[in-house]
Amino acid sequence: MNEAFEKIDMEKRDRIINCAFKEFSKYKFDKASTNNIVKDANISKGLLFYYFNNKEDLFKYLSEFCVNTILEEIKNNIDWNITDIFERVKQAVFFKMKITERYPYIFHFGKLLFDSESKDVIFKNKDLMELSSKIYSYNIDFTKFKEEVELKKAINIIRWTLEKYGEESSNRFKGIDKEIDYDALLEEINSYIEVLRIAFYKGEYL
Amino acid sequence: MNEAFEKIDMEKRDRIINCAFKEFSKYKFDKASTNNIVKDANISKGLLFYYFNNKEDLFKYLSEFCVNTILEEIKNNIDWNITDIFERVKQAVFFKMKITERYPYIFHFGKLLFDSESKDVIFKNKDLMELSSKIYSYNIDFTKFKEEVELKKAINIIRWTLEKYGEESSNRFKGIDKEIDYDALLEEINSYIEVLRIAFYKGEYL
DNA sequence: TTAAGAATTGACTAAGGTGGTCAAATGTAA
DNA sequence: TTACATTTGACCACCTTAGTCAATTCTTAA
Repeated sequence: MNEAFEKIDMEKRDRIINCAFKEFSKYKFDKASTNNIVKDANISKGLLFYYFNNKEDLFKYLSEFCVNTILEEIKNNIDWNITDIFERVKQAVFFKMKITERYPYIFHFGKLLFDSESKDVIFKNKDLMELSSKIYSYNIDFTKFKEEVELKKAINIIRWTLEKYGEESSNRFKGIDKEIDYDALLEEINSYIEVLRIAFYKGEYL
Repeated sequence: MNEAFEKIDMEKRDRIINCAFKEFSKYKFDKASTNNIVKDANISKGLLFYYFNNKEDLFKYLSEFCVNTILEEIKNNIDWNITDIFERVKQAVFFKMKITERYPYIFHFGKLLFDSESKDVIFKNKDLMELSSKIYSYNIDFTKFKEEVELKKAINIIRWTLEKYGEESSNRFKGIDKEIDYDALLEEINSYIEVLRIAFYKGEYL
């Protein structure tokens, strides 16, 4: 990556990053088209290859950018003293949403990294997996859970619910360019979290 | 579609269908390659276009095949007299698994249809959506649910849990050609269902 | 054994898309 | 005016694509 790319104005830089995220998450590496990216981002072909040596260089930059952006925003802003898992995930969801507002396709791209089979990508992605596991375990008070339910399974269900809610909302807004009401989404997610709380916590913690 | 295709031996027919399901669900319509399909299915280019007029014809055949196969297997085999939602979904999962054994990528392809924006595809897919909604509502006794939880949300969580479990297992086995132990999977799914039962049912129904 | 027809092959094509280059043009700042 | 950084888009060699078709092999029945 040419360091010139880091110096251009933010709007343009984000636009390029977002278009690239979009194209790669839609078509994976091989079938993603740099032609589409430059058309979508409204820059010339030459400029993209002035910023990045080649397609792979661009992809690697995006990979690092994706992981670092998510890691920094979440790791540094979450209150790790919170011991209630539902308050914890509420926070995580909130920060994810903030990231999504600025980089709408960053988590799609992250999922691509996640599912990828390429060795060097997997390595980078270990950090994201660690973060995810830390969110659901670090400093969490598990004694609040009903004893009859298997903890690991309950936690998976919580994680899956949030992931699927995210995916389905994201699908719902696909194609429509009406801007997304993130506050309303957040409120609905929180109400799902309340359902999960009732589902999994002992009576005295409700 | 050339009717000759319906007459060839089942093994070959299923092989072609499965390779096509795989390619299309991986790359969507535009970027899917008929060259890859014939290579993977071990047939000649000419033969594929002897069976199907063109790529679109193949895709449409697959769409109908996908919808019909799922509909027939599930609609006709589920015991619609069952009123317990968890017994209902256990059955649905079982039949889905039976379909997956024979057509490993059929639900990936179905998801592609689901997420597609093309009008004529959406039409066909209405049937699948209706089935899904019927599974989770027809003849179901909702009085067993805790009154504090919002029914619609609880049902979404159940559905999402099963879907995500499916996706994650399917990812786990991707690349590995060791044959899948469907009985073990089914057992684990059932244990997730038991967790959900504890989570959402009133005490007297456990 | 033969003949007719069905099934199957794979080399071939024209069209279009690919990642990447580069000389020229433009912008910027001193 | 100069020097340098940015930006453009026409251009290229290469590759893949969907689809064709004459030739071959297989099947069946007389």
